[in-house]
Amino acid sequence: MSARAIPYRPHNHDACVSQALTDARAICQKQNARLTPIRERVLELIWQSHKPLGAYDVLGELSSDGHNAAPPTVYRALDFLQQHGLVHRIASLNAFIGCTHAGENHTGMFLICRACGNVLELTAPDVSTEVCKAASEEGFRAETTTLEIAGLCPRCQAESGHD
Amino acid sequence: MSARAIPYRPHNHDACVSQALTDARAICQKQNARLTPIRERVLELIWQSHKPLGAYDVLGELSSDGHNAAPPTVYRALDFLQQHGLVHRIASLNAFIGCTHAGENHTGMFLICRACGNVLELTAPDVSTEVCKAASEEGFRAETTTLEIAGLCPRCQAESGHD
DNA sequence: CTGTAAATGTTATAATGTTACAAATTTTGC
DNA sequence: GCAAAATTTGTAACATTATAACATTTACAG
Repeated sequence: MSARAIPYRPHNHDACVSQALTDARAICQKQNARLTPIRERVLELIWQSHKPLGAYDVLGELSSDGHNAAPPTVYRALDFLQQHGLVHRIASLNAFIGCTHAGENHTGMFLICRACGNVLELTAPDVSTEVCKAASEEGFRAETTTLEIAGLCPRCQAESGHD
Repeated sequence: MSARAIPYRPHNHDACVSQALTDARAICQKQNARLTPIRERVLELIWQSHKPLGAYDVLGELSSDGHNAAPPTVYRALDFLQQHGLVHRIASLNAFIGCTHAGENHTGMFLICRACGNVLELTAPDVSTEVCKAASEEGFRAETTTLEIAGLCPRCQAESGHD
Protein backbone atom coordinates (compact mmCIF):
# COMPACT_ATOMS: atom_id res chain seq x y z
CA MET A 1 0.00 0.00 0.00
CA SER A 2 1.14 3.55 -0.58
CA ALA A 3 -0.62 6.10 1.66
CA ARG A 4 -2.95 5.14 4.43
CA ALA A 5 -6.64 5.57 3.83
CA ILE A 6 -8.36 8.63 5.23
CA PRO A 7 -9.67 7.25 8.54
CA TYR A 8 -6.18 6.05 9.42
CA ARG A 9 -4.33 9.33 9.11
CA PRO A 10 -4.80 12.86 10.38
CA HIS A 11 -7.06 14.84 8.13
CA ASN A 12 -9.34 17.81 8.08
CA HIS A 13 -12.48 16.00 9.00
CA ASP A 14 -14.69 19.03 8.43
CA ALA A 15 -13.87 18.58 4.78
CA CYS A 16 -15.20 15.02 4.94
CA VAL A 17 -18.42 16.27 6.44
CA SER A 18 -19.02 19.13 4.07
CA GLN A 19 -18.14 16.98 1.10
CA ALA A 20 -20.65 14.37 2.26
CA LEU A 21 -23.35 16.97 2.70
CA THR A 22 -22.66 18.55 -0.67
CA ASP A 23 -22.77 15.17 -2.37
CA ALA A 24 -25.96 14.28 -0.53
CA ARG A 25 -27.70 17.44 -1.69
CA ALA A 26 -26.72 16.78 -5.27
CA ILE A 27 -27.80 13.15 -5.14
CA CYS A 28 -31.14 13.93 -3.58
CA GLN A 29 -31.82 16.64 -6.09
CA LYS A 30 -31.04 14.31 -8.94
CA GLN A 31 -33.32 11.65 -7.48
CA ASN A 32 -36.09 14.08 -6.63
CA ALA A 33 -35.77 13.12 -2.99
CA ARG A 34 -36.24 15.58 -0.17
CA LEU A 35 -33.25 16.04 2.05
CA THR A 36 -35.22 17.69 4.82
CA PRO A 37 -33.53 19.43 7.75
CA ILE A 38 -33.92 16.41 10.01
CA ARG A 39 -32.47 14.06 7.42
CA GLU A 40 -29.59 16.37 6.71
CA ARG A 41 -28.90 16.81 10.40
CA VAL A 42 -28.88 13.05 10.94
CA LEU A 43 -26.50 12.62 8.05
CA GLU A 44 -24.23 15.28 9.52
CA LEU A 45 -24.29 13.52 12.89
CA ILE A 46 -23.46 10.17 11.32
CA TRP A 47 -20.52 11.85 9.65
CA GLN A 48 -19.15 13.38 12.82
CA SER A 49 -16.44 10.72 12.74
CA HIS A 50 -15.39 7.59 10.91
CA LYS A 51 -16.80 5.46 13.70
CA PRO A 52 -20.26 4.05 13.25
CA LEU A 53 -22.97 5.62 15.36
CA GLY A 54 -25.93 3.80 16.89
CA ALA A 55 -29.45 5.01 16.26
CA TYR A 56 -29.81 5.92 19.90
CA ASP A 57 -26.57 7.86 19.82
CA VAL A 58 -28.02 9.91 17.01
CA LEU A 59 -31.16 10.30 19.04
CA GLY A 60 -29.13 11.58 21.97
CA GLU A 61 -27.37 14.14 19.82
CA LEU A 62 -30.66 15.34 18.41
CA SER A 63 -31.94 15.79 21.94
CA SER A 64 -28.81 17.80 22.83
CA ASP A 65 -29.69 19.99 19.86
CA GLY A 66 -32.89 20.75 21.68
CA HIS A 67 -34.79 18.70 19.15
CA ASN A 68 -37.60 16.78 20.69
CA ALA A 69 -37.06 13.47 18.94
CA ALA A 70 -38.24 9.91 19.44
CA PRO A 71 -36.85 6.69 17.99
CA PRO A 72 -39.03 6.67 14.86
CA THR A 73 -37.66 10.06 13.87
CA VAL A 74 -34.16 8.68 13.77
CA TYR A 75 -35.00 5.35 12.18
CA ARG A 76 -37.02 7.04 9.49
CA ALA A 77 -34.22 9.42 8.67
CA LEU A 78 -31.74 6.56 8.62
CA ASP A 79 -34.01 4.51 6.36
CA PHE A 80 -34.22 7.39 3.97
CA LEU A 81 -30.47 7.90 3.96
CA GLN A 82 -29.87 4.20 3.43
CA GLN A 83 -32.33 4.03 0.57
CA HIS A 84 -30.53 6.82 -1.18
CA GLY A 85 -27.14 5.28 -0.60
CA LEU A 86 -25.94 7.96 1.80
CA VAL A 87 -25.34 5.78 4.84
CA HIS A 88 -24.75 2.11 5.49
CA ARG A 89 -25.86 -0.02 8.36
CA ILE A 90 -23.15 -2.16 9.91
CA ALA A 91 -25.05 -5.29 10.90
CA SER A 92 -22.37 -6.66 13.19
CA LEU A 93 -22.47 -3.46 15.25
CA ASN A 94 -26.08 -2.34 14.92
CA ALA A 95 -24.74 1.01 13.86
CA PHE A 96 -24.57 3.35 10.93
CA ILE A 97 -21.78 4.98 8.99
CA GLY A 98 -21.61 7.55 6.24
CA CYS A 99 -21.16 6.15 2.77
CA THR A 100 -17.93 7.20 1.15
CA HIS A 101 -18.98 6.06 -2.28
CA ALA A 102 -22.35 7.76 -2.42
CA GLY A 103 -23.77 7.80 -5.87
CA GLU A 104 -21.61 5.02 -7.18
CA ASN A 105 -23.21 1.66 -7.65
CA HIS A 106 -21.28 -0.47 -5.23
CA THR A 107 -21.25 -3.31 -2.78
CA GLY A 108 -19.67 -2.04 0.36
CA MET A 109 -16.99 -3.92 2.21
CA PHE A 110 -16.19 -2.58 5.64
CA LEU A 111 -12.95 -2.84 7.57
CA ILE A 112 -13.84 -2.37 11.22
CA CYS A 113 -11.05 -1.76 13.70
CA ARG A 114 -11.85 -3.43 17.00
CA ALA A 115 -9.42 -1.13 18.81
CA CYS A 116 -10.22 2.39 17.63
CA GLY A 117 -13.62 1.68 16.11
CA ASN A 118 -12.90 3.41 12.83
CA VAL A 119 -14.44 1.94 9.74
CA LEU A 120 -13.10 2.08 6.23
CA GLU A 121 -15.43 1.37 3.36
CA LEU A 122 -13.88 -0.30 0.37
CA THR A 123 -15.08 -1.05 -3.09
CA ALA A 124 -13.63 -4.43 -3.85
CA PRO A 125 -14.65 -5.58 -7.29
CA ASP A 126 -12.55 -8.73 -7.08
CA VAL A 127 -14.33 -9.71 -3.90
CA SER A 128 -17.72 -9.05 -5.45
CA THR A 129 -16.76 -11.14 -8.42
CA GLU A 130 -15.79 -14.08 -6.26
CA VAL A 131 -18.91 -13.73 -4.14
CA CYS A 132 -21.15 -13.75 -7.18
CA LYS A 133 -19.30 -16.69 -8.60
CA ALA A 134 -19.58 -18.69 -5.40
CA ALA A 135 -23.28 -17.89 -5.11
CA SER A 136 -24.13 -18.75 -8.69
CA GLU A 137 -22.28 -22.03 -8.42
CA GLU A 138 -25.04 -22.96 -5.97
CA GLY A 139 -27.72 -21.61 -8.24
CA PHE A 140 -28.31 -18.76 -5.82
CA ARG A 141 -29.31 -15.32 -7.06
CA ALA A 142 -27.45 -12.84 -4.88
CA GLU A 143 -29.15 -9.52 -4.22
CA THR A 144 -27.53 -7.82 -1.26
CA THR A 145 -24.20 -8.54 0.33
CA THR A 146 -23.17 -7.88 3.90
CA LEU A 147 -19.41 -7.95 4.17
CA GLU A 148 -17.82 -6.76 7.36
CA ILE A 149 -14.26 -7.48 8.38
CA ALA A 150 -13.24 -6.95 11.98
CA GLY A 151 -9.59 -6.67 12.88
CA LEU A 152 -6.88 -4.11 13.51
CA CYS A 153 -6.27 -1.03 11.44
CA PRO A 154 -2.70 0.01 10.59
CA ARG A 155 -2.52 2.62 13.35
CA CYS A 156 -3.72 0.28 16.05
CA GLN A 157 -1.39 -2.49 14.90
CA ALA A 158 1.52 -0.09 15.29
CA GLU A 159 0.41 0.94 18.77
CA SER A 160 -0.43 -2.41 20.31
CA GLY A 161 2.60 -4.69 20.24
CA HIS A 162 5.04 -4.23 17.39
CA ASP A 163 4.75 -7.52 15.57
CA MET B 1 -23.61 -26.57 -10.66
CA SER B 2 -24.38 -30.27 -10.55
CA ALA B 3 -26.77 -31.22 -7.72
CA ARG B 4 -28.42 -28.72 -5.49
CA ALA B 5 -27.05 -28.25 -2.02
CA ILE B 6 -28.77 -29.97 0.87
CA PRO B 7 -31.10 -27.20 2.06
CA TYR B 8 -32.46 -26.82 -1.46
CA ARG B 9 -33.58 -30.37 -2.02
CA PRO B 10 -35.65 -32.93 -0.15
CA HIS B 11 -33.54 -34.85 2.29
CA ASN B 12 -33.76 -36.83 5.45
CA HIS B 13 -33.29 -34.00 7.86
CA ASP B 14 -33.07 -36.25 10.88
CA ALA B 15 -29.78 -37.39 9.44
CA CYS B 16 -28.55 -33.78 9.42
CA VAL B 17 -29.49 -33.43 13.06
CA SER B 18 -27.96 -36.63 14.27
CA GLN B 19 -24.82 -36.04 12.27
CA ALA B 20 -24.51 -32.58 13.82
CA LEU B 21 -24.98 -33.96 17.31
CA THR B 22 -22.51 -36.75 16.75
CA ASP B 23 -19.93 -34.33 15.41
CA ALA B 24 -20.56 -31.97 18.29
CA ARG B 25 -19.95 -34.67 20.86
CA ALA B 26 -16.70 -35.64 19.21
CA ILE B 27 -15.51 -32.04 18.93
CA CYS B 28 -16.33 -31.24 22.53
CA GLN B 29 -14.62 -34.35 23.75
CA LYS B 30 -11.50 -33.51 21.79
CA GLN B 31 -11.53 -29.98 23.20
CA ASN B 32 -12.33 -31.04 26.72
CA ALA B 33 -15.49 -28.99 26.60
CA ARG B 34 -18.67 -30.04 28.30
CA LEU B 35 -21.62 -30.53 26.00
CA THR B 36 -24.15 -30.43 28.83
CA PRO B 37 -27.77 -31.43 28.31
CA ILE B 38 -28.91 -27.84 27.91
CA ARG B 39 -26.21 -27.07 25.38
CA GLU B 40 -26.94 -30.21 23.43
CA ARG B 41 -30.64 -29.49 23.48
CA VAL B 42 -30.08 -25.96 22.20
CA LEU B 43 -27.89 -27.28 19.43
CA GLU B 44 -30.58 -29.78 18.50
CA LEU B 45 -33.19 -27.02 18.40
CA ILE B 46 -30.98 -24.83 16.24
CA TRP B 47 -30.66 -27.75 13.88
CA GLN B 48 -34.39 -28.39 13.60
CA SER B 49 -34.23 -26.83 10.16
CA HIS B 50 -31.92 -25.01 7.80
CA LYS B 51 -33.52 -21.72 8.74
CA PRO B 52 -31.81 -19.62 11.38
CA LEU B 53 -33.52 -19.49 14.74
CA GLY B 54 -33.67 -16.48 17.04
CA ALA B 55 -32.55 -16.78 20.64
CA TYR B 56 -36.09 -16.20 21.81
CA ASP B 57 -37.38 -18.89 19.48
CA VAL B 58 -35.00 -21.29 21.16
CA LEU B 59 -36.22 -20.01 24.48
CA GLY B 60 -39.79 -20.70 23.48
CA GLU B 61 -38.97 -24.25 22.47
CA LEU B 62 -37.20 -24.86 25.73
CA SER B 63 -40.28 -23.67 27.56
CA SER B 64 -42.44 -26.05 25.53
CA ASP B 65 -40.09 -28.78 26.70
CA GLY B 66 -41.20 -27.88 30.18
CA HIS B 67 -37.79 -26.41 30.82
CA ASN B 68 -37.98 -23.32 32.95
CA ALA B 69 -35.54 -21.15 31.04
CA ALA B 70 -34.70 -17.48 30.94
CA PRO B 71 -32.77 -15.52 28.29
CA PRO B 72 -29.33 -15.95 29.87
CA THR B 73 -29.70 -19.71 29.67
CA VAL B 74 -30.10 -19.55 25.93
CA TYR B 75 -27.49 -16.90 25.29
CA ARG B 76 -24.96 -18.77 27.37
CA ALA B 77 -25.59 -21.99 25.52
CA LEU B 78 -25.35 -20.19 22.19
CA ASP B 79 -22.10 -18.50 23.24
CA PHE B 80 -20.67 -21.86 24.12
CA LEU B 81 -21.76 -23.39 20.84
CA GLN B 82 -20.35 -20.47 18.88
CA GLN B 83 -17.04 -20.61 20.68
CA HIS B 84 -16.68 -24.23 19.78
CA GLY B 85 -17.63 -23.63 16.18
CA LEU B 86 -20.93 -25.52 16.36
CA VAL B 87 -23.25 -22.67 15.47
CA HIS B 88 -22.94 -19.35 13.71
CA ARG B 89 -24.70 -16.12 14.38
CA ILE B 90 -26.20 -14.45 11.34
CA ALA B 91 -25.72 -10.77 12.09
CA SER B 92 -28.13 -9.51 9.48
CA LEU B 93 -30.94 -11.58 11.02
CA ASN B 94 -30.03 -11.67 14.71
CA ALA B 95 -30.37 -15.39 14.51
CA PHE B 96 -28.39 -18.58 14.77
CA ILE B 97 -27.76 -21.50 12.49
CA GLY B 98 -26.01 -24.82 12.87
CA CYS B 99 -22.52 -24.95 11.46
CA THR B 100 -22.15 -27.39 8.58
CA HIS B 101 -18.37 -27.30 8.67
CA ALA B 102 -17.86 -27.88 12.37
CA GLY B 103 -14.32 -28.77 13.18
CA GLU B 104 -12.89 -27.36 9.98
CA ASN B 105 -11.09 -24.07 10.19
CA HIS B 106 -13.21 -21.90 8.00
CA THR B 107 -14.66 -18.51 7.29
CA GLY B 108 -18.33 -18.96 6.77
CA MET B 109 -20.19 -17.41 3.90
CA PHE B 110 -23.95 -17.60 4.14
CA LEU B 111 -26.49 -17.62 1.35
CA ILE B 112 -29.76 -16.48 2.86
CA CYS B 113 -32.94 -16.93 0.87
CA ARG B 114 -35.31 -14.05 1.50
CA ALA B 115 -38.26 -16.15 0.34
CA CYS B 116 -37.97 -19.47 2.17
CA GLY B 117 -35.48 -18.41 4.83
CA ASN B 118 -33.15 -21.32 4.29
CA VAL B 119 -29.47 -20.66 4.75
CA LEU B 120 -26.61 -22.42 3.04
CA GLU B 121 -23.17 -22.14 4.53
CA LEU B 122 -20.33 -22.17 2.06
CA THR B 123 -16.62 -22.39 2.40
CA ALA B 124 -15.31 -20.09 -0.28
CA PRO B 125 -11.53 -20.03 -0.26
CA ASP B 126 -11.36 -17.75 -3.29
CA VAL B 127 -13.55 -15.23 -1.55
CA SER B 128 -11.43 -15.40 1.58
CA THR B 129 -8.33 -14.88 -0.48
CA GLU B 130 -9.72 -11.78 -2.12
CA VAL B 131 -10.98 -10.43 1.18
CA CYS B 132 -7.58 -10.85 2.81
CA LYS B 133 -5.90 -9.29 -0.18
CA ALA B 134 -8.21 -6.27 -0.17
CA ALA B 135 -7.74 -5.82 3.57
CA SER B 136 -3.98 -6.10 3.52
CA GLU B 137 -3.76 -3.59 0.69
CA GLU B 138 -5.04 -1.12 3.26
CA GLY B 139 -2.64 -2.35 5.90
CA PHE B 140 -5.56 -3.85 7.80
CA ARG B 141 -5.15 -7.07 9.77
CA ALA B 142 -8.34 -9.04 9.26
CA GLU B 143 -9.48 -11.25 12.11
CA THR B 144 -13.12 -12.16 11.67
CA THR B 145 -15.24 -11.91 8.58
CA THR B 146 -19.00 -11.50 8.40
CA LEU B 147 -20.20 -12.44 4.96
CA GLU B 148 -23.91 -12.81 4.39
CA ILE B 149 -25.57 -12.84 1.01
CA ALA B 150 -29.29 -12.31 0.78
CA GLY B 151 -31.16 -13.28 -2.33
CA LEU B 152 -33.17 -16.11 -3.84
CA CYS B 153 -32.29 -19.77 -3.60
CA PRO B 154 -32.72 -22.04 -6.65
CA ARG B 155 -36.04 -23.43 -5.47
CA CYS B 156 -37.58 -20.04 -4.81
CA GLN B 157 -36.34 -18.66 -8.11
CA ALA B 158 -38.14 -21.49 -9.87
CA GLU B 159 -41.35 -20.86 -7.98
CA SER B 160 -41.61 -17.08 -8.15
CA GLY B 161 -41.63 -15.92 -11.77
CA HIS B 162 -39.82 -18.03 -14.30
CA ASP B 163 -37.15 -15.67 -15.57
C1' DC C 1 -15.63 -36.13 51.58
C1' DT C 2 -14.42 -31.21 50.69
C1' DG C 3 -12.95 -27.09 48.54
C1' DT C 4 -12.92 -25.00 43.99
C1' DA C 5 -14.37 -24.04 39.51
C1' DA C 6 -17.85 -24.33 36.15
C1' DA C 7 -22.51 -24.21 34.94
C1' DT C 8 -27.18 -22.92 35.71
C1' DG C 9 -31.15 -20.32 37.90
C1' DT C 10 -33.36 -15.94 38.74
C1' DT C 11 -34.57 -11.18 38.58
C1' DA C 12 -34.14 -7.12 36.69
C1' DT C 13 -32.80 -4.05 33.19
C1' DA C 14 -30.42 -2.25 29.03
C1' DA C 15 -30.20 -1.64 24.11
C1' DT C 16 -32.27 -1.85 19.70
C1' DG C 17 -36.15 -1.47 16.69
C1' DT C 18 -41.33 -1.23 15.31
C1' DT C 19 -46.48 -0.26 15.17
C1' DA C 20 -50.18 2.68 14.97
C1' DC C 21 -52.29 6.74 14.66
C1' DA C 22 -52.45 11.95 14.90
C1' DA C 23 -50.77 16.38 13.32
C1' DA C 24 -48.26 19.21 10.33
C1' DT C 25 -46.14 20.19 6.08
C1' DT C 26 -45.35 19.98 1.16
C1' DT C 27 -46.84 19.00 -3.39
C1' DT C 28 -50.20 18.69 -7.02
C1' DG C 29 -54.22 19.46 -9.92
C1' DC C 30 -57.34 22.73 -10.86
C1' DG D 1 -54.27 30.91 -5.03
C1' DC D 2 -56.71 26.88 -3.04
C1' DA D 3 -58.43 22.54 -1.78
C1' DA D 4 -57.34 17.63 -2.05
C1' DA D 5 -53.78 14.32 -1.84
C1' DA D 6 -49.43 12.72 -0.55
C1' DT D 7 -45.45 12.98 2.22
C1' DT D 8 -43.19 13.95 6.38
C1' DT D 9 -43.00 14.45 11.26
C1' DG D 10 -44.80 13.97 16.18
C1' DT D 11 -46.14 11.02 19.85
C1' DA D 12 -47.09 7.11 22.78
C1' DA D 13 -46.89 2.64 23.39
C1' DC D 14 -44.81 -1.63 22.67
C1' DA D 15 -41.88 -5.57 20.67
C1' DT D 16 -37.53 -7.75 20.22
C1' DT D 17 -32.85 -8.75 21.31
C1' DA D 18 -29.25 -8.94 24.70
C1' DT D 19 -26.80 -8.29 29.19
C1' DA D 20 -25.73 -7.47 34.28
C1' DA D 21 -25.59 -9.00 38.82
C1' DC D 22 -25.94 -12.20 42.12
C1' DA D 23 -27.71 -16.72 44.13
C1' DT D 24 -27.69 -21.67 43.68
C1' DT D 25 -26.46 -25.99 42.02
C1' DT D 26 -23.54 -29.32 39.87
C1' DA D 27 -19.13 -31.43 38.42
C1' DC D 28 -14.35 -32.34 39.33
C1' DA D 29 -9.72 -32.68 41.63
C1' DG D 30 -7.26 -33.58 45.49
